[in-house]
Amino acid sequence: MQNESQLIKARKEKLQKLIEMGVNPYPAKAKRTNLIADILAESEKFIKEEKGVVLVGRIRSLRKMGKVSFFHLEDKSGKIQIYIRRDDVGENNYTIFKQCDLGDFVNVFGKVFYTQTGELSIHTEKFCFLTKSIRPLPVVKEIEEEGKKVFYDQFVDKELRYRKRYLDLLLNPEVKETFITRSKIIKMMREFLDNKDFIEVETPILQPQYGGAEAQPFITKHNKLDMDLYLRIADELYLKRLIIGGFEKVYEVCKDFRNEGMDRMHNPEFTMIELYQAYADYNDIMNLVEEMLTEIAKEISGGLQFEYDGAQIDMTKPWKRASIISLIKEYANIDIEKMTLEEMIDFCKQNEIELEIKTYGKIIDEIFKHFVEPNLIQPIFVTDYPKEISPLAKSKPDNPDIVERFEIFISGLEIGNAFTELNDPIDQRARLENQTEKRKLGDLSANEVDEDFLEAMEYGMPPTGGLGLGVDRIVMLFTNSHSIKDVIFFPQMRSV
RNA sequence: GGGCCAGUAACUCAGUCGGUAGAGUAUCGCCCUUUUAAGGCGAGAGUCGAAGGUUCGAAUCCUUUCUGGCUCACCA
Repeated sequence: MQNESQLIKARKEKLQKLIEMGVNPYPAKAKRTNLIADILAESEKFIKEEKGVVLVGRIRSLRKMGKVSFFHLEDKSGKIQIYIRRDDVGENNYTIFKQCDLGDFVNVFGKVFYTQTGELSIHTEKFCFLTKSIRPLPVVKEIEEEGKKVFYDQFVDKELRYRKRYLDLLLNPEVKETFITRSKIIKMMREFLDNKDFIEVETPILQPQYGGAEAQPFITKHNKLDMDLYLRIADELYLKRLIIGGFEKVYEVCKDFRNEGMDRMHNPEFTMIELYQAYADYNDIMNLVEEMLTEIAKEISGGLQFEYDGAQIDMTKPWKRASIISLIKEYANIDIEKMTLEEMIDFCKQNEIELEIKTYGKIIDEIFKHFVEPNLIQPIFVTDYPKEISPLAKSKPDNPDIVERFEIFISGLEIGNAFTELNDPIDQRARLENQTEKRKLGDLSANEVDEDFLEAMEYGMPPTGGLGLGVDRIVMLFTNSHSIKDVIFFPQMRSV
């Protein structure tokens, strides 16, 4: 792009001029005595003591005049105005300063004072380059009007924001806040679980056989071993091996990979927290996750009420708990338990619900998605799913077709999935073999039988409750983000 | 995969009925010693996402295509 090189050329010329003047534009060392926030917080003290301060940061606005200039310096803690006068720093140094552009990193030595217009500033005594930038940042101007920040020419192109996240972070301050919140949430989850004597573990991302969820995997290859490996779609089967191995409470913060569609709720790689607790069932897990998420809400949102996507969410305990069948009764006005398969298929036809697979479990799932899911705004545990769509969960004692499983929905987002884990090796083998049958019939999301996992279970797995939480979606909820792309630094994009 | 919308200067955007492209900011030059979307004067900067077509002539009309957004469906 010729025009771009025109802008870059101008900066490279300045760089050259600095070198000719004997200035190192990329020195190895920087000095700093204070964070900018320190000065903003205790400005009066700094002014009174007339103590020199040394600041580092990046030039974020620049007003050059003939013999005096102003710019704003930004470090991680904040922004402050810098005042620099030719007669204070000398002709030569002022010429050096004039080679500055927006985006350069500089070292400023000076004293704190107020300008005539009343803005706290640094009166520069000495000035050094730390990094000369040769590519111009997009121009965004910012002013404060009645206490509110108003932006001009804001950097809004979503594609550029996702592809060049470093620019998005620099130019849209709320983006940084979102990711700081993300970090806090994950930290709190770890602390919460650590305090309950869970231990954090790591299990393979590269797996010879994938499982633990219904999804298509990414396939890769180990050259020396000459074998195909899969990027994990879930951690479940390995974490259960650890329970078999004697750990009683384990969790993993895990990147999982699913080779399927992308939309505002799905990114090919995403973050889950999976946890397993021996001698617990799905009721215990419900209590655990309810406590964890309400604690996070208190900390992050400052209370149990907050807004998401235009709706007021109230996380006050206890959350509603209702079986999928009772919810269908409530919202679709039908009693699944008293209907035959034929009647259910008819019902779907009447309501224009398309069925690809006409089995009991699948139909219940479809009716639920159509009638119930859109109504689930407030936090709710949807419980007791059909066995057919839950091959790793234990059946209810009173109904072999229903399993002890729940999903958490908040504001229509499915943010968690949990069950009382199936620990009967004979039943587990039958269910996994049934999956293989489905796969042979063309269901690419169904898994192959993991013989090693079954063998492990044959040695004995204690009764266990397990949970998978969609971390990205939880972050979306607490940061009022509409798309998963807004809570992942570098979301997957097509190559250009 | 379907529907709708968008893509024009580094950024944000105009561009009428088809007549070979504009503004603000940014950049460059000059002036400017407390400015703050600094200001004044002047200058340069574009493969109009890409390809093909219609036309004397296309940013504009048609077709195809790429990228992104929103949304519906599906998977999770």
